[in-house]
Amino acid sequence: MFFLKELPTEQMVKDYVAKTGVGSTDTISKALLMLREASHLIRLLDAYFSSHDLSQLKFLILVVIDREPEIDSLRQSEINQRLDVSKPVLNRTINSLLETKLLKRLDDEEDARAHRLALTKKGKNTLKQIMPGYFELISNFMEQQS
Amino acid sequence: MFFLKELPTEQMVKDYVAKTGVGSTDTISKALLMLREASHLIRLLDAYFSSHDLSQLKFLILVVIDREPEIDSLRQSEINQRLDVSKPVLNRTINSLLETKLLKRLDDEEDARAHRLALTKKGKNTLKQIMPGYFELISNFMEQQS
DNA sequence: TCCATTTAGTTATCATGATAACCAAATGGA
DNA sequence: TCCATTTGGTTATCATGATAACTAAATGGA
Repeated sequence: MFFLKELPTEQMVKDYVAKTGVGSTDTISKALLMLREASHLIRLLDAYFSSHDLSQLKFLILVVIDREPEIDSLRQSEINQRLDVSKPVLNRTINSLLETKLLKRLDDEEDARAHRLALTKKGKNTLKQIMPGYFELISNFMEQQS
Repeated sequence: MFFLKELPTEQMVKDYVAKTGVGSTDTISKALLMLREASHLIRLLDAYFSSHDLSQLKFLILVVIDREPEIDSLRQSEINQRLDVSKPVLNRTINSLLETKLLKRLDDEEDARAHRLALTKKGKNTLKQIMPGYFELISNFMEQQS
């Protein structure tokens, strides 16, 4: 998350770059702009997910299971290969999705330590219901920029 | 923070857009790319700050006080006008900066409820020491993209 | 002037990210 | 086959974001 409400002016960046002797003003300004734009979008997305009792991470867990081409379930470790988040956080978040019945847990035939995680009907419905608003939010946001 | 390790392929976005009837494939893909690029940069920045016993927010608090043109101190509420973060988080983080002696607290002559927050010598030194690496990190990152 | 409202800061509590350290099952080389 | 290592998952603890609700001082209109 990036927090500066007012980005440093071109002049300030130029001064800092001159003072430290590092980088180019253009590159730095572009990066700061990008950070702020992304933070803004992330805030909007978080608010959107939260209004549906979800979070960014919960949404993505549902998505990666849903988008799997051949099978309809994944192990925790397989989800972890697809999402850049720590094991304990993933574990906790999956438990929360199990509690709210968006996911269900199946035994893993091949490994007694593991379970397979699949979307419930409720999970599929939730995803279907949320997706349009998600795309719409992103589209609207990108339009307003530029 | 954005977590997808592999972005959805162009085709997948196209399918989702077609299924939901919302947005344009290009715009969505561009937004997802931007989110991932920003998340990556934020991770690098967090790691950098953390290696100097700081955080993104702590750094920015020091910066907004330091970049003030006429005065060398700000109230908590004035910092809050410049940074997009909640009051309690700002309060907690300022306390941490006071404990580590990067900030000092002065009385506010005009308002008995408020205090003025100024950089200590240690705070100024830390900032001066960190700034070059900060710009360098951003420059390097932006070069690697593109 | 006096009291209702606003403002500055703080506390309590929760959500969601991380790392370290652990158990138990699976694996694989001597 | 047996034990060391790897792998899947979990627990404990911490960092850092949020909101709600509070105190005390400042402010401003009747």
